[in-house]
Amino acid sequence: MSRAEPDRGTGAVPSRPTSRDVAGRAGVSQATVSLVLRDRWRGRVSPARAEAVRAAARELGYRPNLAARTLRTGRTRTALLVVPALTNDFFARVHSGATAVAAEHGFGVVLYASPEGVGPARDPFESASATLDGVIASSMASKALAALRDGGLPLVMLDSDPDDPQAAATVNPDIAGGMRLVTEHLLALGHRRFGHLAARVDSWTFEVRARALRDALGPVPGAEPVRTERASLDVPDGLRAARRLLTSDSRPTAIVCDDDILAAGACKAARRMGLRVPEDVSVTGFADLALATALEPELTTVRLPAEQVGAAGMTALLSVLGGERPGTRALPVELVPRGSTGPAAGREAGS
Amino acid sequence: MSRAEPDRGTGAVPSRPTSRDVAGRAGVSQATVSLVLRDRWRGRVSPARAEAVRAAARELGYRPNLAARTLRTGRTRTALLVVPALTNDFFARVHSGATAVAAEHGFGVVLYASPEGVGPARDPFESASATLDGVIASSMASKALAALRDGGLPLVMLDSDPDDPQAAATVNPDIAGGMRLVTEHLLALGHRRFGHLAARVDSWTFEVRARALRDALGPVPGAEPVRTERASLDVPDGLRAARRLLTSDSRPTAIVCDDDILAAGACKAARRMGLRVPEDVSVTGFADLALATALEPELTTVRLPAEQVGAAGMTALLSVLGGERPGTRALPVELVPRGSTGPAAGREAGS
DNA sequence: CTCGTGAAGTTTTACGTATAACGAAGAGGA
DNA sequence: TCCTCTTCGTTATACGTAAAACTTCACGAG
Repeated sequence: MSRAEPDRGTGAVPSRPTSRDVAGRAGVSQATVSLVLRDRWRGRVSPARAEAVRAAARELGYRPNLAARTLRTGRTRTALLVVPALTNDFFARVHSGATAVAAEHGFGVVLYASPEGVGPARDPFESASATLDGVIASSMASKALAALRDGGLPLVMLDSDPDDPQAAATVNPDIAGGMRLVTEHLLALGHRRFGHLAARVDSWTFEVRARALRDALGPVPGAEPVRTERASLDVPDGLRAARRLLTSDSRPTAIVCDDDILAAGACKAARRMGLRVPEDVSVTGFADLALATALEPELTTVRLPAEQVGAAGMTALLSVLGGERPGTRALPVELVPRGSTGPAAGREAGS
Repeated sequence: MSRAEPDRGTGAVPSRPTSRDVAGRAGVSQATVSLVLRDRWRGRVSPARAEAVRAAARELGYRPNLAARTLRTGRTRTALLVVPALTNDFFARVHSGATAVAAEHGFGVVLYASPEGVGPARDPFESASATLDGVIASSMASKALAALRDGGLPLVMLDSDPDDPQAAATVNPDIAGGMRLVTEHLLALGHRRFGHLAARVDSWTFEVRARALRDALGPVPGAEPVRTERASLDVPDGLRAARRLLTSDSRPTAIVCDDDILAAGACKAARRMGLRVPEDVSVTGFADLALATALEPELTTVRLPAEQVGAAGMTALLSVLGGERPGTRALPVELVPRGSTGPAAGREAGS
């Protein structure tokens, strides 16, 4: 009956249709298909033909070959998102926000989570294993930043110094404002002796936190100088640093932490030392991670709009790619008062 | 002096060198460059020439154009990793493991985190905005699974039914064994009245947990039937379900949870009801998330080798792409005894 | 001396798209 | 009538790589 047929049509593999297949079905040339499907047809193709092309594409289930498009245009429609670690769910949410915006514009996101161990294990660009149009990077991914700066790609920085000359744009949640809200909240509760559990991470965002805390406390009568301890961003180290704060001669009545993770360590330290939170010591976090409501008591913290940070970062990158200069975008934050803060214990004893 | 020079060489833009540029510098043809740089030159190019090509590539900083390669070969060297949500840091670690293995083989990973809200917001393939060679999917990403099955791509399932005919391979941590370890640990502490805080997620892995718990308890003399409550995988719902368990007439002395997140909810519920953990009730988790050591007391749990799961998944996918049939890969788990479990309180009262 | 064989290359082509360059046909003005 | 615009297309080409098909040469067997 039927011999081996090497020709197309009856062929074996139902391989993906190309723009030429669509052209054949619609009775036009491949060039016309390209024009119509990318919406560049106004004034160049009659509406009837355009509709016929779209119909043919729909019927065949045509999807443009991204590799061919990229080869032709030199644009990949792909952005690299660089974060310190995904295990911090703040960055998981940043990724989510960035991905959503990207998808709306036909962009993809590849993720580089900088290995926390020693040294930059891999080159961010190499490991992306994709050609890139631009980069969005958190200032906390310090390990990878150097490599990104001379990458020659448009760079959007998240939560970073707005005056960074390398960044084509910056997206910043209002960190200073958040720290001010926390401090005022604690001051209103009567606290005057503060400990600052700071992140030992070389990033602009943590410098801002420290400065904002000092500034908010400066003009307050009766406020004692802040005592600071540093810890890397994990619970055990936060616990150790908090213990140092709590065993000092004049124990603070409130510990302001640079991150919810450190606050979790502080709560643990307090409880292990037989101190109750918030009766004996108040603790505040920063970021409003999932962790904040898993603890008992729940953490009073500052909610950073993670998804919005990611979304705004991607939006900024897209406009940079479009030739604009979006500058700095500030995002509002919010105080979330919960169970880990209460009236100052030392109030009666203090004065 | 110098007029506008449109020709290449003196040209303005220092665009990326191509294999042709390398060929020119090494004094060979482009085809030879391709052969040498992909290590297909043995017996086709003399060692001296091969070395010259490599030197030229190095000097020019040549990097192959992935789009062109993909267009030519039809392979993208890109895999899609589908997970339910990255905010669960188990999957962040899976991603990390998968990415590491992928990078070793020049592969990239794009991530699809299924939106937790109602309905599958985006098509996984569409939103990947990349052509794919294969898919690795967690069985917990139920929303996205249907779309993946008829995608016609090689599929590796994580923590899923080994007999699934659609999956070209499966990678399974020893869930049943882990549940057995937990149960034996609690039995050794004298517990006989168990509550099971189960995940309300339609996934094979949770069926296995339930079955393993029943099986481990079945032959034990004096063990009462397990009482089960279900909750979606978040702390508040875990808290509610745990409260139902704890307010029942014959309160369990141990609550076995399907996940650390639920265990966090259980601890919170216990504390709010004035019960101490572990003195009044023991609680166990599953997975060993970062959360497990953030709580006080720390969670006794089963450590799932998240990075290994991701790495093995990628390894399996690579061998599927290489034409093999890797079948099912089992990974060992480990009991991590910590502070949330202790001797049964009802021991004296019970018998 | 001829022929086959293997090594060491080169030439050529195709992948699917975007876009510059090029018609053709009709309208309207001089 | 001829010439110039528009409108609506088509044709042809380039992007950078991989790989099949081809060339050239040297060497050894018959």
